[in-house]
Amino acid sequence: MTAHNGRPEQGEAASGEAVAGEAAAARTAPGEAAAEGHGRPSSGPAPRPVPGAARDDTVAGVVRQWRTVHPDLDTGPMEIIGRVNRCAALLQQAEDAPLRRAGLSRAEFDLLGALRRTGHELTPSELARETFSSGAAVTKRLKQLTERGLVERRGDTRDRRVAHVHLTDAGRDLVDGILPEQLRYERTVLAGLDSERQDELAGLLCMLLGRLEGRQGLARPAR
Amino acid sequence: MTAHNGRPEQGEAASGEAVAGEAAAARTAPGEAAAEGHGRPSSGPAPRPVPGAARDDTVAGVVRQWRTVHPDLDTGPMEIIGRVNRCAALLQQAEDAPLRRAGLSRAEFDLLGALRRTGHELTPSELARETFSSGAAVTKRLKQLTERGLVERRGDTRDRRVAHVHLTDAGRDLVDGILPEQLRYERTVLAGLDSERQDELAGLLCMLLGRLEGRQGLARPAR
DNA sequence: TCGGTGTCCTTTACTAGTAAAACACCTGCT
DNA sequence: AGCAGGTGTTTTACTAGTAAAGGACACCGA
Repeated sequence: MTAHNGRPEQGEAASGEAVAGEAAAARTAPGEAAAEGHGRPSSGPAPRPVPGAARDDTVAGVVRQWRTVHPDLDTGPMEIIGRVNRCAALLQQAEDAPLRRAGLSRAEFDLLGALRRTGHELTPSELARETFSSGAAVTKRLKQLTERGLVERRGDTRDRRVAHVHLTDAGRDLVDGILPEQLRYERTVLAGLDSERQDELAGLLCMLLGRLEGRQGLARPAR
Repeated sequence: MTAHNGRPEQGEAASGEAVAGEAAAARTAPGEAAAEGHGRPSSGPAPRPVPGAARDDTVAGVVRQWRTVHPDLDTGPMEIIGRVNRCAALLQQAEDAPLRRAGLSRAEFDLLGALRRTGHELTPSELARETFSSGAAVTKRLKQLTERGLVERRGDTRDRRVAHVHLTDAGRDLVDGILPEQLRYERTVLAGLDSERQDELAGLLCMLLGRLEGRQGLARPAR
């Protein structure tokens, strides 16, 4: 809402991620830059994503720092998890720009998108599931989106606890209008990787995500 | 802070991500599950991360839905960006568990971690940079961490606007105590991928992150 | 030396999310 | 029928972040 100019804006990243601790924070901020001196040269054009060589990113710097302090620890996981988190943070920050131009937050777009792609009405709890957010959050968003005329709700005739939400024509048009723009932008972002590598990356992420989503298996960490 | 029981808690993901719109939200929530019917079987054990084949994750389902509704759009970017976001959300949710056991939020740990890995004092603004958060957020966190005796501050003698923050012994011990546990947990999470694939993934993410961090280059989306 | 300008940090006002309690309603059991 | 218990949704109270304004201070140039 504030920085809808799309520019990363230097140090005010909305949500950091991070390698600071090395895990990853999708919502807050990590700390991973300042690896070398402390604080990048700032003027240097930053290593180019030379197709082929994996260049030096902020995560690499952070990992280096940790290795110096704790040479005995295997910092391997940071290289993946830190990067996933950092990528997510930057993507979010940058990606939201096209949405904001349309006056939507990502969360709102996700909700509308869920309705659009399923093609049918959804109840608030289904939306919460689809959208990976709490029911309370869905309630709030629905309120706003309804006021803006993008969705409508009707009560279930059988079970009066239940509501059914559907897109209005305006809502559908909005989603359909934004989506191609979003995809176009995303292609730009991914352009640093050739299409073969993109497939590779998608496949690997799919495996990782599969593991993460396999509810059990990760629930209880080290413990 | 609230759910320090570590259990992912089903549908109350802290920050969703997502493929709903397809971009990715590190802070809110997306919508990508419910691809097939709508809403996963819920009882089904969810596809196992069979080592080798890229299984079917929630993102794949969402992408399928979009392709059905908009067969003309190239949904390729979603396969990567959606997964990055979703992974970040799940990692965060799960990973925070070990931290919470220690009574820290990720943001707090990131801050402490930045101090620990750089090995020297940092000013609040340096911490903000390291941590990818706003100065105001750092101020708040420092206040809390100081009260808890994990960090201390001293004023700069030359420039009285500046403060220097350093870890107390307790702070350092806390970080050093948590870090190995975090890494151990992360290795568990990544165990689904053999080490060769992990290297591959780290390399690809590094390229992507490089592109994202190369400030210019992505600033102006499609536009 | 003194004012303008910029920097560092904090404060203020506000937003968007969560967890848990509260509601309203269904459903199955007795 | 009537109630116990469960489910779908909303409400409440609160948290943690942001942006922007504010205060203190340094530094430069006249």
